[in-house]
Amino acid sequence: MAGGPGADPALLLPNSPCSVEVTAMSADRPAPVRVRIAPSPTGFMHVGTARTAIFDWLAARSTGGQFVLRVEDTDQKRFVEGSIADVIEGLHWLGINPDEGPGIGGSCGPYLQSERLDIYRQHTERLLEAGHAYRCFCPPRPADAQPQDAGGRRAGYDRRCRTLDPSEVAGRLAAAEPFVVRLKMPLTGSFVLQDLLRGDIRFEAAALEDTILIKSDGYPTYHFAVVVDDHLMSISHVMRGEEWIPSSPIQIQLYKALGWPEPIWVHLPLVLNPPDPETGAGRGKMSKRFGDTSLLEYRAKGYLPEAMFNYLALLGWSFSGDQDLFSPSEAQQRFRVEDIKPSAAYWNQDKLDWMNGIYMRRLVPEDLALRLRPFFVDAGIPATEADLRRLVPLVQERIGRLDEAVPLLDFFWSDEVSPAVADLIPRKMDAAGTRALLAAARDALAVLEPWTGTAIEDRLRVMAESLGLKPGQAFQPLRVAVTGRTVAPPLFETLSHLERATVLKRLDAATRLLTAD
RNA sequence: GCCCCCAUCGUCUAGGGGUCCAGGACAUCACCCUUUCAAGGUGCAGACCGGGGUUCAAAUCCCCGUGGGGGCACCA
Repeated sequence: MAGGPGADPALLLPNSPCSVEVTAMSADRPAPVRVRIAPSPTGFMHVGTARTAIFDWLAARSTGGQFVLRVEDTDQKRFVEGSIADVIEGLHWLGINPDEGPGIGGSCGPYLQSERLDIYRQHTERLLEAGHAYRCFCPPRPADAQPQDAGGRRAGYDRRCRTLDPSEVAGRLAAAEPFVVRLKMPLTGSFVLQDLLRGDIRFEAAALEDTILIKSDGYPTYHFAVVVDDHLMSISHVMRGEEWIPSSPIQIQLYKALGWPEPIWVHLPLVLNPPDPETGAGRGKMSKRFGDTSLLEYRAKGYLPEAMFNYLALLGWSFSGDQDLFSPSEAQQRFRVEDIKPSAAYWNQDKLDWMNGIYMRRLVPEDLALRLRPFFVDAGIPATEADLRRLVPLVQERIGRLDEAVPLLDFFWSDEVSPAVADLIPRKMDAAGTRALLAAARDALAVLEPWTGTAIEDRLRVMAESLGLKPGQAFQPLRVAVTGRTVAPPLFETLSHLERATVLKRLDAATRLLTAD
């Protein structure tokens, strides 16, 4: 952090939000929305997080607001190296770069919560002094050892330290006893969460616990850090998954205790695993068990960021009644936070695949070639950009993902192919007949000029007719002989992109295979 | 167990009291095209969870039920 002592305004004025420049786009547009995506660095970026980020970005961009990245790294034990980079890269891949964040800068930093410990400490002091929070010396209750009553119900913390005598607290503090700081929740009354998408949600205070604000290691819990930071960072809309609804009263109480205005709450619908195809039953939040959940895993599997953005944006929002395909800038034009649907959505892999295919077919061949190359390199195939540019037309409309081009084209770089004899011989034909066909094709192609797709087609069709063979019968053996596969790009163009010598060589090899039989 | 959220075709959704015997998209199925595989074209089928209200009128508003989901840690 640059600057001399006291240079950080957030430290000087820990109670005031940082000043951000906010300019409405125009009078008839909604006020600028300032949002943050707040992932915890405990693994790879989840597609659900990506979807939230897209909504954030759309909300900010459509109103002239800002999109902030803040890393919630308050659990030292769960920190996973590389996960922050994964998030930043994921956002970049989708084309939704944050305006502020770690490594990006901004006037409301630091953007790593682990670097904001002093700030949390100061606000903890305020709460303690005002009697809104208290120190608790009770031993921790691990998640797997929750006390339960006879009915199997969980018993919450009994608040025994809430009424500790000040002198006792001083004594135990002096004895260096470990402690946590807990929030004093009201014992009666109720809370109302005003959610932009769901209306008012009421909670009875009696059912709520005195949540921990500061852990015994001195780090804040999510509930505390999120409130402090959202306020100090001038976040206008807290957009997050609906799994946070039940714990919202804690944060509402915190806003009250700290004397701060609440942000606008927006609880987004969850992304769910696809339902069981047999029973139709739901299977919970999107998880690794039923498909990839890591955003960048989709990149690795050959999905296009354009498709991913489009698909994800459609999970809980719709562009219009009759249009599913749109660009990020088109989405910006129409996006309104309050149009997000509150109900959870099942992941629809088929639709993503379809959409990816659409976006791939829309690319200009040069662009597709560019994107294809890494997949060939990864497969150990020395395909050049020029190679791919030439071959792309053969595969562009028959692949759904970038990686699918590799098995469709790899024979172009093979010395020889190894077809299966059974694949070589078409239905209603025998080995002898197939040999005759291969020989006829060889003779025809050996002297053909020019070596072009249409010339090859014309010649081979004449050949097929003279042998009395249907196209399917005549061409499939040639395809298998030359490509080694039963599924391949269209035959004539494929042949024209191979050296004539290579074609003849492979026809000969196939003939030998049939003879040896 | 307690608390909370949600509810239109299998899925994503449009629709916000009459214009809806509910529109679009994916998937499915059929047909067309066709040298394999695709892509493309055409078409069929397919939904307002149930029950009560409110209203002249309800997919749209209210209540209950049911179903699905989420939460109940010194994790976020």
